Amino acid sequence: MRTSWADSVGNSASENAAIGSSNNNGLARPSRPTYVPPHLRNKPPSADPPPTLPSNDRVAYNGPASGSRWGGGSRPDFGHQGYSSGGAGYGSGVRNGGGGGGWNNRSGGWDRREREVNPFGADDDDAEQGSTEQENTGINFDAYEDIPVDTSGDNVPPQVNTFAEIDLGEALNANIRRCKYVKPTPVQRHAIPISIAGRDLMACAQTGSGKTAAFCFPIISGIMREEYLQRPRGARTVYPLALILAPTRELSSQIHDEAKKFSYQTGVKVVVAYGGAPINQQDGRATFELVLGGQPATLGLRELERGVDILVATPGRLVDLLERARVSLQMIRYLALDEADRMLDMGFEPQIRKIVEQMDMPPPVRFGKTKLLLRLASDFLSNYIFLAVGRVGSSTDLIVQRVEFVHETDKRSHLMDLLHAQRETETRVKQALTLVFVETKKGADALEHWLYSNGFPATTIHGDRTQQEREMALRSFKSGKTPILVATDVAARGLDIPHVGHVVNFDLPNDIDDYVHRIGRTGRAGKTGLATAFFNENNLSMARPLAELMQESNQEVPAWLTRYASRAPVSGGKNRRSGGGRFGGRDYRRDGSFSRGPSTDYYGGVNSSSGYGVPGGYSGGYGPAGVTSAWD
DNA sequence: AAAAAAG
Repeated sequence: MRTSWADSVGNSASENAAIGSSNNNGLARPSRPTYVPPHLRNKPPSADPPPTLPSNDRVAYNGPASGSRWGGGSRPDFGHQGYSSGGAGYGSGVRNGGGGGGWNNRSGGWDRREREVNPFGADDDDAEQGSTEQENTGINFDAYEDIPVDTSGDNVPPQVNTFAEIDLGEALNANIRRCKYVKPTPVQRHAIPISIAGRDLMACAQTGSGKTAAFCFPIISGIMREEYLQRPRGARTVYPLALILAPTRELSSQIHDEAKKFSYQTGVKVVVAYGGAPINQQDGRATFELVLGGQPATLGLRELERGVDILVATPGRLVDLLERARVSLQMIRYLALDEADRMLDMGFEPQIRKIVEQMDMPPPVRFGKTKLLLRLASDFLSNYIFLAVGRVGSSTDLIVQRVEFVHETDKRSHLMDLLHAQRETETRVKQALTLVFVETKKGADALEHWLYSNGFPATTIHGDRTQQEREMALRSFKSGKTPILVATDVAARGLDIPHVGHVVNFDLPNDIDDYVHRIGRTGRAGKTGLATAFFNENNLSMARPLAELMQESNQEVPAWLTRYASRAPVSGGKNRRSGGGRFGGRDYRRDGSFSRGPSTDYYGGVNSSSGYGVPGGYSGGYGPAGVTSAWD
């Protein structure tokens, strides 16, 4: 179900405010950030140690008090008058410790900025405006316009309708122009001001809805404001300020690439860390990348040692780095969990817990047996705002879904028929990409081999392949060299592959969530797509949820599927989607069915008269309240 | 049962 687009973005700023006092009461941390007054900023630290700011030093991000480094000189359409907090005047561009003193880990400052590889390549128009129109992006913005958005929580900051309304900083604004983002998508309109206000947020939105930018912009902007933060500099330990976790290596890589674009020439350094090769051999870039060229796919320790502001990682590798004390999370102020519910599904919870425990965040609220995502939210987020964004194209039906009854033994020939038909209709030079999902890694290899030997250029991606093979396969698919990709669920979530015209569920998943994610690989960025599913007697448990889903999205449901669905027992469990269908999830606090922990304050608003800021309540047409959640 | 993620 759509709930699994869930992402949690925890902006730790507000929480740090909460624990500030307790730190003052004796819980001395060796690595408190230190305020550097403007007149001392270019001095080496040893010469004149800056005074330590008291407990509220980390609240700086919270609102106007942080001052604006971008007061003037902005371009008229993106500029913002700023808060003009006169005296503060953190001079933009002032960097400390250009390599020598090590005030923070962003060594190099302006120097490095100039050396930075331009991720926008030849297309870069140097962020000049006017020359860019939205048709260049290939994004069908109209498809975004009527997406319903639902927010709940205390004092939800109002949405913004333009990037110009938000004071993100000139360097970031320039990158937004380079990306040709004309106006914020719905999730961005809501999530950015929430995050900028220092509030915790749980957002459920489809990948491809601009979600990555939604959590990256506030992080980058916030870090740019906090350059005066001193980070300890151990010989080998780095202290990132933001952490973004993702469930698969490819997704981390994709997020890293995007974050890199957004932070170009901001002085904010983004590094990605994931498994697939021994990190000691990764000297700045993986060996295969040296062979193939291109951007470094994964970091080496040396690269990491040069400092990092935003660390993008898969949980396994990060735990490894933590155990080796190469990374410390004591300075983390922003945490984003991409595909949060998926990571929990996949059994990452112990690792995530271990990771989060190392951060300077408030102690977790203890819960008994509660819903997984609620537990996550309660432990990691504080008085958060819940944001649910409807599917892109939820009303325009950008994905045409078909189900066909295909016996197990007929699947291959049936797939062949589909591919042949596709070949004939596509007279274009470049064939639309076809993504074929299977259940097992073995099955993926077998099908790929069979396709290949039958004249269809195919490749495969799954967890038994080396990271080198995985990335090669993805590149080959994206480039159209092998326009058929056979994949396991490793590719089901989050991956943004343009031009996927057809998703085939060769083997249906056992979970309707996974189905929704898989078909979401097509119909992206407002484009239309086709999704074909092979259904047979092995998929009986999926009949009902599939039929319901298709009905909700105005698809033609074959009569035979409806019959299977009506025969199937009403499942209350895993396959059951929570009601409504328009949104990616729901706010658990509304259920009122969980036992609250001792610290009721975390849920300020649950019982308070201020309510959730949505007059009329949740059931305002967006689905029945109190439905069982698939997150159970 | 299978998928993912540390080696």
